[in-house]
Amino acid sequence: MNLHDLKSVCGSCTIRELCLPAGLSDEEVHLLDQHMDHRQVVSKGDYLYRVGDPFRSLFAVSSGFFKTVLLHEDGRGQITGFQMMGELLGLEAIHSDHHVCDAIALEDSAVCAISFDQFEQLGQIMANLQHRFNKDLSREIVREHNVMMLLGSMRSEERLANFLIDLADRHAHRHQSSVEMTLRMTREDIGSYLGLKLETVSRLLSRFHDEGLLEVRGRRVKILDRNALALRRTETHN
Amino acid sequence: MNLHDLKSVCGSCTIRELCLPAGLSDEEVHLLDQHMDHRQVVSKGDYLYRVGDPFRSLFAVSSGFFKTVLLHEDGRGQITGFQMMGELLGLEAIHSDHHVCDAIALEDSAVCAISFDQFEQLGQIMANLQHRFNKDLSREIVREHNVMMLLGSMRSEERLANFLIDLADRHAHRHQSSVEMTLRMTREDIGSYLGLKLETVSRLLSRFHDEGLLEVRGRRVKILDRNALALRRTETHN
DNA sequence: AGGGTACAATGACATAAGTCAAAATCTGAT
DNA sequence: ATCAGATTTTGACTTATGTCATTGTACCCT
Repeated sequence: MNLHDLKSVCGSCTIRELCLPAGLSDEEVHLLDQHMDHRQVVSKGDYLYRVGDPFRSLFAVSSGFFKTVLLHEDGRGQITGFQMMGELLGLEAIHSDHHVCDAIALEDSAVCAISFDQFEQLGQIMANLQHRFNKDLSREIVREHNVMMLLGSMRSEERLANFLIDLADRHAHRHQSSVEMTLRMTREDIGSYLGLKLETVSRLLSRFHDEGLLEVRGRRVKILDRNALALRRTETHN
Repeated sequence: MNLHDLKSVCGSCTIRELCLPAGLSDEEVHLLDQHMDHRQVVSKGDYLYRVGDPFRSLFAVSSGFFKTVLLHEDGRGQITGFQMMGELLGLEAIHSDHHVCDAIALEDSAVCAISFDQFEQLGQIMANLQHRFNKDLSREIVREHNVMMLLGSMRSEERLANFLIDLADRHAHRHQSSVEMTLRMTREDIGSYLGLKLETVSRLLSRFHDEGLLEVRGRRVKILDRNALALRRTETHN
């Protein structure tokens, strides 16, 4: 039995309610299972897909952590998101039938692949699934709106505070500690996502640490004063 | 007969191929027409919808020009996009059944409203339409990725050059001049979208003007040297 | 266990873009 | 046509963040 090519089974999946099948009935999930593709392991540092790869499947993160990177011709890169358990990868590729960014595992991970052709067919006979999927696409648009707000209108401290609170909330939603977290990405990755340089991120973390909002030891972060941190997300935080 | 409440008819619409029905057969468009809601006029400065409004319809811009603005609690606002003829408004609202940004007409405009409930039903019986819509949602995600790149990794000059070229291309795609354009938005709007202050936008326009890339007279812009302008979009433009 | 490579922290300094202010221009209403 | 308010331009100055350089730390591989 090969871990790299295991059939996905949403029906018995522990994160079913965090993922694509959330809200579907047992029968519907069973139907979805019959159309699921394989399960796939991706080691830390490996690419799940790259710019230009033909688009065949959507991926649901089953375990682990990913980043998606948009590459600019002149070598610059922009991290457009970090994906954890239950989140979908590949939505950007539907438009052109090709992936337009790289997806890279930041720790040993596993994904469930969903053939998009089959998924669309299934959507035709399962209004619920299609509706959920429309919502997932819309949610991604909303998330990106919020990142635009962050990048376009916030100062560095606000950006980092938002980032940390968002990360904590996503952990909480997965029943993981939203107080102690280990960051899966480098300071440079955080900087890229937030439109800052790694030195700035490092300085801000030190500042939050010195001010007693966080305890930072390398990639281990402990949120000591969530309220105070949350206030730093906005201009008017006196 | 009231312009404010005219039945939409995609079948005879001049921008049919720029809009939602692009690529559909005549029969399919006919079916779509039967499910279209009303046509609606929006005067310059008016809101098509506001944050918190319940989501009932998607809107296709039939004529005119809109901006969408995301409001932050502390009063700051971020423009998340400018929409012209054939583009869809309201995609962000599917997720929560409520609009999460304001849509404001920047000139006298008209939109076609599409009841989303009916649209989803139609998608169930018309795979082509559903497929196109998935692509439209994905395209919006890609567009926002590119804005994130712009806001997160580019310098002010590059941002403005990108903005102008993008605008020109969208005009060209609509068979409008991509050389002479009149900007529908203020310098402040441009600045908000690009994460810059209006003074910076003004200075950059003056600079491009002085360098002979553009002719700028208020909101009339003429692109004199498209190639040179296109080069300014990237770091390595010596 | 040790040694090498990647990552992170910190200081000194540079600079792109922001801020504040004044003048110029445009626009729309009467 | 005229005026008032909105928008744009431009200048002088400030500042947040970037850049460069150094040292410190952690992690991975044999």
